[in-house]
Amino acid sequence: MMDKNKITIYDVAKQAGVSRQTVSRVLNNRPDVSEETRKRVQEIMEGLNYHPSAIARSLSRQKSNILGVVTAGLKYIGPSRTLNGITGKAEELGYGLLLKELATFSANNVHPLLGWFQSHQVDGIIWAAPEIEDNRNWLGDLLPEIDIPIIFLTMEKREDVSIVAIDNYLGARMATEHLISLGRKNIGHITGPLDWWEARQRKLGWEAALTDAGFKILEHMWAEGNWSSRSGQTAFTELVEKFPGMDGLFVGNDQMALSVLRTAFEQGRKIPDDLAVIGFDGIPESEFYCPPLSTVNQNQDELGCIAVEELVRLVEKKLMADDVVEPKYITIRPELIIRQSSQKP
Amino acid sequence: MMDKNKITIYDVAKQAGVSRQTVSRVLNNRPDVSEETRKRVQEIMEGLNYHPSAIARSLSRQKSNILGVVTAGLKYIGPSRTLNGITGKAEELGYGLLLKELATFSANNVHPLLGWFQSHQVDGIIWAAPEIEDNRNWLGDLLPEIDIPIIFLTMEKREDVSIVAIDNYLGARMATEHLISLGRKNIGHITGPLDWWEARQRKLGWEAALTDAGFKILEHMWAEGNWSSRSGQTAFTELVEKFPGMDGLFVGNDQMALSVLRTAFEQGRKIPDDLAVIGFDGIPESEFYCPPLSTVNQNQDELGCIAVEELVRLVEKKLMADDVVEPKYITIRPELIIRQSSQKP
DNA sequence: TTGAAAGCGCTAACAA
DNA sequence: TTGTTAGCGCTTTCAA
Repeated sequence: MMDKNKITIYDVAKQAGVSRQTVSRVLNNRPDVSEETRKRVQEIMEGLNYHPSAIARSLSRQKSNILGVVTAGLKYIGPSRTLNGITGKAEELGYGLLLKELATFSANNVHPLLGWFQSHQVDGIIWAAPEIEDNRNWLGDLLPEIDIPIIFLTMEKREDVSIVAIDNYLGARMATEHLISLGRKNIGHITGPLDWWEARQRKLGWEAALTDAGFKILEHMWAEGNWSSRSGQTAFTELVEKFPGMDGLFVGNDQMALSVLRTAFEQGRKIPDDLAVIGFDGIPESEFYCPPLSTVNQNQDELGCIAVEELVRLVEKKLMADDVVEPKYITIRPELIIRQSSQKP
Repeated sequence: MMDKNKITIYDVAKQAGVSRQTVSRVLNNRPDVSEETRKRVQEIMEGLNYHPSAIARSLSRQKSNILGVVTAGLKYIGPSRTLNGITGKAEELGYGLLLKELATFSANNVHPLLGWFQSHQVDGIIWAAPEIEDNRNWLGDLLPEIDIPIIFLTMEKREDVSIVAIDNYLGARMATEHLISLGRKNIGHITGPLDWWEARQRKLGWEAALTDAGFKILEHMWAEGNWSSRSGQTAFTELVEKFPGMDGLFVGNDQMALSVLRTAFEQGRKIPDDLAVIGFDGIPESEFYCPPLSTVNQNQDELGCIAVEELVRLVEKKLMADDVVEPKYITIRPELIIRQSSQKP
């Protein structure tokens, strides 16, 4: 349309025969414009195909209405389900999203990333990358430098930041207690990679449930995987060898459980009769595994939603110069889904 | 740190005893600054913890270095794998990403979305949402209004826009020809939802391969699913009923194939002996299905990468006022992965 | 109800 | 090599 020379507020003003100010008022739905003027200006905006520059507005308002999002491992289904929740809620609340995906899970380039967000004047930051090894170490150093509200997803509780987390520990307990309730006495565990906080939490939950039920935890009762189906196969093979009496198994995620089911089948182990299996995550396909997999569903969509809600609350509090922001630790309860792989005999 | 009053280029200039211009030069690594001055200015920037405002820069340069990304269905693995490719390449080329996810697959709110991107002065737009029904209808009307380079992913070829697409038709042909090469004579197909362009392409590929091999396509040889494992189950049940002689099956995606394998197993059908099965997508888990699933791998990561590369090329061409932009249709060749579900007897 | 002036933080163009 | 001037497009005073 027209020339490519951008239509600005000035062009609208000129054509409407009013000041830029008035146009600005119309733009922002201010009450102090006569209906007549407002109409005229609006029509001219339409006619000119005018699009106010969000950039200029951000600059002068010192508020961008953009949130920064840090993810990692988008190619896996978990992070993207969370992102899905984030996009939905952000849209609903009128915020745009500036997305950065970490190339690796480690924390080597956090500083420039935060700097970049700062440059772009994001109003808040959602840190949706998983906590692994020491990749939260930067918090102590860098956090004080950042004057932007941040919310973290699914990490260890700490007092200085707000966090929304799925209760992995509880989920693992629920899974294990379920196996116990089935009368299983030898319950093993295939963990995720133990440098992941989530994997450790799940392991702790498994241990706690067993301990509370009077069982002992021994080294031969678990093996470590890395979330992938392939690693699940390896870990399961290792486990059946060192824990032959195993009659129940809590697997750290559904992908690994998939190959547990297959390997068990190949070995002639009946599920659930010989071995009751439960996974973690609740991916849709798990219902169609062979046999259908019991699992602990984590609502990652909701996780993203809540994170945005809470972050926006922080952002708006900050606008009010309301500086007393108590960091919160919000927890989401996972949900047990019982299917055939852990059915009562 | 310090007061929250933002440190600006002005503060740096004052403290360094130079003009803002000089600071700006240092910022942009211009050659025309003495090494001495540059050093001093840089140190002061460090000391002040100065972060240049990307917003102000965008405003004055009239270039944001941000690309807009439109996705849909992020909770499914395909779109997020593509997004993963996009983030990686954008990072590499120095572009940020403003992300919008469509709440529905339909095209009802394209106009405001484009307006929003325009407001934010994105340098280019990647349309990564699938083509469904008539949700590309807006192109004719709205495209001329947009002065921003756009690239579309995986949609029907057209002359007026640049497109990067996985060759679904070819992939389906390859899959079907593979089944034919196994000596199968009765090859069925479970389609995706046929309002999706991709699903239609796969069906066309299946038809073409059969026709070329001298087979007739009949209505009872295929059934429609909706990508979900559940729908795969339903479609398969329907199909075995109306096409009892079926000895080969091309399934529109791996999730649906999962439940085909299971249902076949429950019905006592041997795979691949009684029925050779091949899926589409190449999701990692398919290797661990029971039996391991042959599939057509589509490299969605690469799709995202190429889209960004091509878009950036368009963006830079436009900067050069090089207006002769021939829209391209770039095609990515999928890759056949043969596993046990379609092994030679 | 409207307008004028100043400024948000930076860069481009020109001068020195 | 450095500085000056004039914007980029909008909003926030304050005044009319």
